Amino acid sequence: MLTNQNGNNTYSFNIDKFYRNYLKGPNLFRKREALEPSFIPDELPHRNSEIEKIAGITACALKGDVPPNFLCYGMTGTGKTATVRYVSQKLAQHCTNNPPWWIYINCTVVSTPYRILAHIYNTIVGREKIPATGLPKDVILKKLLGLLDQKVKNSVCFLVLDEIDILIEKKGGNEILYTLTRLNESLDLCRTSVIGISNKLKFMEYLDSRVTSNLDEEEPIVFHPYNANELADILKLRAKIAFHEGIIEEGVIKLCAGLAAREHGDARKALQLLRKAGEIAERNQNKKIFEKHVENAQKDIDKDHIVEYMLSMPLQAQLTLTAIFLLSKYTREHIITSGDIYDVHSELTNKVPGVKQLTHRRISDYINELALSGLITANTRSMGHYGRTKIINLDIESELVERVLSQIKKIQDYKLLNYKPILLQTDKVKVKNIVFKKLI
DNA sequence: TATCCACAGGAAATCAGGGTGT
DNA sequence: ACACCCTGATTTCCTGTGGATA
Repeated sequence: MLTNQNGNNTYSFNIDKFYRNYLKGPNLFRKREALEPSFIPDELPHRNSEIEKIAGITACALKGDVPPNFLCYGMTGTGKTATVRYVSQKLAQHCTNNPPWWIYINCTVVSTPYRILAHIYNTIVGREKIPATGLPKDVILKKLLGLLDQKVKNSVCFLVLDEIDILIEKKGGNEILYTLTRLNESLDLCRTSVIGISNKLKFMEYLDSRVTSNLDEEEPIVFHPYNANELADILKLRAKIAFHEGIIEEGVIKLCAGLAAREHGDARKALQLLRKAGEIAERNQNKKIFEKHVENAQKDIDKDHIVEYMLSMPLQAQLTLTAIFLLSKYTREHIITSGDIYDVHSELTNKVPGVKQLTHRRISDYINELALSGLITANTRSMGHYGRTKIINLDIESELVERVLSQIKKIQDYKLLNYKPILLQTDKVKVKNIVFKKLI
């Protein structure tokens, strides 16, 4: 949450009293983890056909055969990862000897060819044997092949690539997928199988044809979004584990399910809402969870996302946002173009020692990223003889932006929010030559 | 109707910072 | 010390473009 580091807030928070009250207050949770996305319950409602398909494809591992590579598609929160994990647990229970290895790779975190190979290696060894950088890729691949034959002897190693679509957006993505799907050709005593999990249905179109044929050995498994009723079933099941009995008021589950169903049936979102509602109720010393807690949870989650995102951006992106903020604050009556943002950003970087001025090209990318995250909108518009540019609007409350930006060390230290862009010369179509002037 | 602005955005190159083995 | 590797951020170079204006 937001803290005021300037020391000019009007009241002081009594943390000791808060903790004492918190401990004295009601305890609603029995097992909070049950609402985490990583929790795998004993049953997965409304995923029977998917479980059946995956179980069918992977079953041959029980008899020592090589399962084919396959893909799982579906939007976020449709239970792809959970279903794969669920099946893997069940499969392990039925293995008498040589249980298969399951290596999960989240491609948003482990996103380069080198790191994927290193991650697989390190997971099998159980410690950080391969450094984060430094070795040639082919050396690691050789080491990995040796390790697989030695450690996964006479068994199968499933490589689960979560968010596999991230990979191919990057260079080298196709190559590593090709390598991973053909590991078996270089292995003697062990077999591997790749399971790709993707949020994007169109992902296959961007794949190299060599990779497509390797990954397409089975019909892809499509996970449809949950509807509100299905989400409610999931929530009921989890709530039973997560909370003590009788503390959820009528309508709470339905509300969570309804809100999440609106967001393409995202179960993760539904669980998050319920957990947050529980936390809010607990913090307010309530003995039950009411609908109002869910409504507050919804607001909190939205805001938390935005704040967290802004604080985690690289400094240059934060400065770009600062430029947009200042422009929208002080030049309300004029449109903001990417050129303006570039000018103001350059001025800002001049004020901060050790921060480089960037090129138009780079700023253009930052603008796109900010637009993608929903903080701003950017629409390309042609203005005839005045060129083609993007018209940028701040899309969230400017007070919130200001509050968050003011917490960022460099912006605070160099008082960047106290600067004001002024117009040197006004054109009838757009504002040109915005120049910075210090405020008193 | 041709022109031309102010960029958009793709591709490849470069740089710095992390590392390696010899 | 040296040659070399990998990555992520950024620059350089480039071609493309919608539509008001001359």
